[in-house]
Amino acid sequence: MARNSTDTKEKLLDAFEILLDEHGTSGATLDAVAAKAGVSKGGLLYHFGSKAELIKGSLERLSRLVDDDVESMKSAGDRLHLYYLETSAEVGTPLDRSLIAANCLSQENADAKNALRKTREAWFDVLNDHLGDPDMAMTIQLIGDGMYFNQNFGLSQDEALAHVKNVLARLGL
Amino acid sequence: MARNSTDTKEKLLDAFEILLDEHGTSGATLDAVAAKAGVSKGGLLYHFGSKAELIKGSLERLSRLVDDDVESMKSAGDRLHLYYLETSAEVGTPLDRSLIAANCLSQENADAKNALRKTREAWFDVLNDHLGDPDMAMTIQLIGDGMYFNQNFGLSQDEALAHVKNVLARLGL
DNA sequence: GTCTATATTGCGATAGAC
DNA sequence: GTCTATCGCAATATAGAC
Repeated sequence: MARNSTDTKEKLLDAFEILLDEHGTSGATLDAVAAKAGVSKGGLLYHFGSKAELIKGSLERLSRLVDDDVESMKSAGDRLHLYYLETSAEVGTPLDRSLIAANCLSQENADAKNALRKTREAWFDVLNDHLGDPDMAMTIQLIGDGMYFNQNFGLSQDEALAHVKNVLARLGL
Repeated sequence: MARNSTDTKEKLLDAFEILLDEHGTSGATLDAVAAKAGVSKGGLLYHFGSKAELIKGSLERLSRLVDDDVESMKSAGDRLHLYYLETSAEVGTPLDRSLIAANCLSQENADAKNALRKTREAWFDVLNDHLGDPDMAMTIQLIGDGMYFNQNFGLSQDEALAHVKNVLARLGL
């Protein structure tokens, strides 16, 4: 049993995002989310009064995770662009899970589309500040998008990352 | 009024894919597909006996469009990799529409996931045969995936393509 | 704060007329 | 080959007990 409201809300958001990732929008019903979080549907609706609020809660948490990630990138120093690509290939982190969930939602939700657009802009700015080269910043971001996109249908990105690093080496990166 | 069964089936697949692209899986109901194609729900279900068959029909058509596209790529000669990236940035073609639809479906449909995986394998093989360089083939494919991914939330890919071409020029491509 | 029960709507699918 | 009418079910949301 959750000790306070915040814990239960986090558990509900976790369940919502996992169900989105694994079964898509149609699998993330209020019944399924409540069951996965270990509460009843009435319990869920006490914390998030409607499905729209659940979506809003997920996108707000994504925004916080992205802010944290941007700070982590800045801490990577010279390896910033490599850190970006390595984390693009990562699976199963809270940020990754939230991003996949937002991508699912973006199919039919304008707020989710906007959240993803803003996320990309934040990452591009950091990459571009670091590299001082919009051509390379855009190219690296697209490669990261590509690796992220491919997770969707279960392709391992370790091999992809190795290929990309060979190409970056030819470019002096 | 359609002159034959084939025309009506194509119109239904068009309507299905347009609704998937514009409103996601939850927007592509049988009622909505039938209405957009200008027939009744009963009329739709005469041609496709269930939603599963409608999905199957869409994925089969995608497979044919991909086969055609692979032939077009091979006809592009030395520019094959550039042709690939330029068409990755394209919006509104029958192939593009079918791909976006399959991506929507892949969220909750294993067949759609497999169709997209097979599509990527076919494109990688063509790129790799042409370039004779798995590192570059994979990198270019990821960039194409990235541009495709970004269409989803309404970003123009013309600028992205220009940046990428500048980087490819540094690599002698 | 969490529960059960229920109202309401909308979807996929069937039946049968034309 | 296309239609209308309808059944059964699942999903969101509400009401009210504990």
